[in-house]
Amino acid sequence: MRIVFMGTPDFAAASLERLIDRGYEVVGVFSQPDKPRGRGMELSPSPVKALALAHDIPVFQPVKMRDGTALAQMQALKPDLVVVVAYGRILPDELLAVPPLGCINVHGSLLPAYRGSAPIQWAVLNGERVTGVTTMYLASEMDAGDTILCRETTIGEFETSGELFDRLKVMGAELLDETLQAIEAGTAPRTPQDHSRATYTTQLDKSMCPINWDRSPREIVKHICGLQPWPVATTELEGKTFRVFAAAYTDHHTDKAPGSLVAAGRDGIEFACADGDTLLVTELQAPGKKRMRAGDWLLGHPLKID
RNA sequence: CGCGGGGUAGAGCAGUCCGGUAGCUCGUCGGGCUCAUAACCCGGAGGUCGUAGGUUCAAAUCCUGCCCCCGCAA
Repeated sequence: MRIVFMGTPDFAAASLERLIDRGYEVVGVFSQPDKPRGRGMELSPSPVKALALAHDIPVFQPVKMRDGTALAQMQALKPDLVVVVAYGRILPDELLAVPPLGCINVHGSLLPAYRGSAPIQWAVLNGERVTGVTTMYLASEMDAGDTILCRETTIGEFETSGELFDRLKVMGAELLDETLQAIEAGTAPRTPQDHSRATYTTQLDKSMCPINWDRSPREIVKHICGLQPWPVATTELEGKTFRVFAAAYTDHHTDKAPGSLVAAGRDGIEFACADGDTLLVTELQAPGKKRMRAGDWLLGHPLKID
């Protein structure tokens, strides 16, 4: 079975790597064009491209999806099946129509929930206790195609999006393998989604970073965890914007207004939240500094508690 | 050459502008006090000030090259 793989970030590379390891016939890889990344803005290839090159698989990086170039490249590869994982582009219908066995996708949620571009982060942000990965056939509408297989997992109370990402990319790769085996065996289920239960996610951006201390401790913890590794929750301290990486629950109560400093010590910095509850910030990052335990930061920066 | 912040004791920082004895908090080691301690008191150890040169009577501090860390940008 000739397979063309389309993907870009680390999450997708995990699936591609599994296909290669399992000996699937990956005849070509599509990935987003190289972009300037990192300090120095050096042009660098995507994780998927780097992996493909390391295995001598032809790589295609069409800039536009609808000018015919991508279609011609895809047709020339004569794929039986196309696997799309976090490619980063909407594929036009004529491209979806190329492979006789269709185009399948690995998505980081239990569809029809969390359709869209940041399902994993939003599952954490919303405080979900269960999420998962789903394989499906691509349809014209985003993440709305018939599902094939899915697998659930519970989200840890303090699990960050990055940590969940790392787990789900492995689960996704395994589920993709199972899905492909089922397709080859002709036993793959095909279940239409209940579109009435669909929910949608938006991309994250820095405007959502500031912590809203009017919320409950758990909501704030989920905010902190959900925004890691990017764009990272923030809060103001001594007039500067600090990034907040970790916090712990307390059994303390306070009369102070949400956002007030309640205490600062070796274990961290305690803030007032909603309903008189407090939250202990245990790990933070000052501007220009590296991430550190809040107690360490306090050693060089005594805080006044009102 | 994309922009900016930073590298000083095990940890977190001050000192650098204006060159002149290496400083603070914590930890650590020893002693004391206490029913008790993440408490308090006394004492000690621990630093080629990222690195290589230069200027100077004298460099953490001024000048130049290089290395590393961080944020913006993605």
